[in-house]
Amino acid sequence: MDPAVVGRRVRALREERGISLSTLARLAGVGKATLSGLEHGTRNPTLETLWAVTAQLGVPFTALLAEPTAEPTVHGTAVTATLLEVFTDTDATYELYRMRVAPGVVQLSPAHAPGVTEHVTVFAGVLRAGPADAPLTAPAGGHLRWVSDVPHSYAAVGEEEVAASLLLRYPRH
Amino acid sequence: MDPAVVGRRVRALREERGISLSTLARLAGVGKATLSGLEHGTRNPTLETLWAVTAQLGVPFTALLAEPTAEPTVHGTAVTATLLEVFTDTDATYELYRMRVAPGVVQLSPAHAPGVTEHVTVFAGVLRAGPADAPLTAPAGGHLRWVSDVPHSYAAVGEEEVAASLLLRYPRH
DNA sequence: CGCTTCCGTTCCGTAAACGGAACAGTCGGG
DNA sequence: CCCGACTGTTCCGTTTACGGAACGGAAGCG
Repeated sequence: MDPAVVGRRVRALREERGISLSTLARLAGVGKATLSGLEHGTRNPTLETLWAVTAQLGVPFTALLAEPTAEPTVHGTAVTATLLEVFTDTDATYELYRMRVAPGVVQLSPAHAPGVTEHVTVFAGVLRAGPADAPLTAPAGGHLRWVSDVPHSYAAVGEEEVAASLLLRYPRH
Repeated sequence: MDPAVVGRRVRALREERGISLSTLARLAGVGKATLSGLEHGTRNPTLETLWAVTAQLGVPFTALLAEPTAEPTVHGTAVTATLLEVFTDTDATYELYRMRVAPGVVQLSPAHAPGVTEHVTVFAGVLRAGPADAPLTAPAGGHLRWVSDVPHSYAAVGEEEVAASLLLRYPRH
């Protein structure tokens, strides 16, 4: 993650709107020096600065972050998972991932904290996953669910890469 | 956007993973004072700091920030759905939504094209949904699936708002 | 040509974010 | 008990991001 990438993004967004550095700085309530340095990537902006600028540009924070950065949490050799959303309610915290499982490799994951459950909906391919000693199998459209406080495994069945959504549920303790 | 919100999220994500402040600080290469202040919302972290921490937690920045308003969202009488992702493979096109269903109202949706299926994973609340003449029910953690080429309905059971993920599968014709 | 009014960059004193060290509190063993 | 290893917070000197002011350049106009 390069601050220069963020800077280029800000400058592009500003120029799309046809407003000058000076006016954006004034509207966002930051110094021109700050904005200049931000766009050049020569500063390391604070959350407050970034928020002031993005709010004025009318874009979500994510617009500043290059795609590759938003990219995968690599669990390991077979599985790549991208976090789509974190969701908290009174009982638990949920993390929704989009998951891909490459064929030909079995991946083992260590146990999570007690009470954590995983829910998988398979989009494409055939997935074998679950507790390492008793994995379950689901074809495209299928759904798997297990308690993940024991070591567990993921594997694609056959030659096709598996695409799925993975929901991790962390109970509030 | 409140820095305290970001702080609480970081702390929640860290505790979900069961690692201490000290070790996360060491792994992320930031000072313990920095991380402590960040989690308390008493500091105004720099991009560099945020990136070091989120990278170590394995989450994109998105996870730290309140819902950006730029995503396509569909509102109905009871259902609010946000499109998270669209992807296509050889057999079908998929749309993944995050869905909220307000209590007290039943929402009817017209039939989709033949062969379209819906897959719902419930995060919170109890959902009754499916073909209008034979809806299915699922509690938090449950999963529903139906062929949606007939009119279908969505409703929250009880007083609690339902949160769920909705996968629409459109077969290639 | 001056003069004005913008543009974006650079300079600079101040405020604050940074990491290291010192701190009190807690847990588990000998 | 005492000890060591750990937790998270606070203190503090150094580094640096901050905004205001000064700067050089480029137009537009008389």
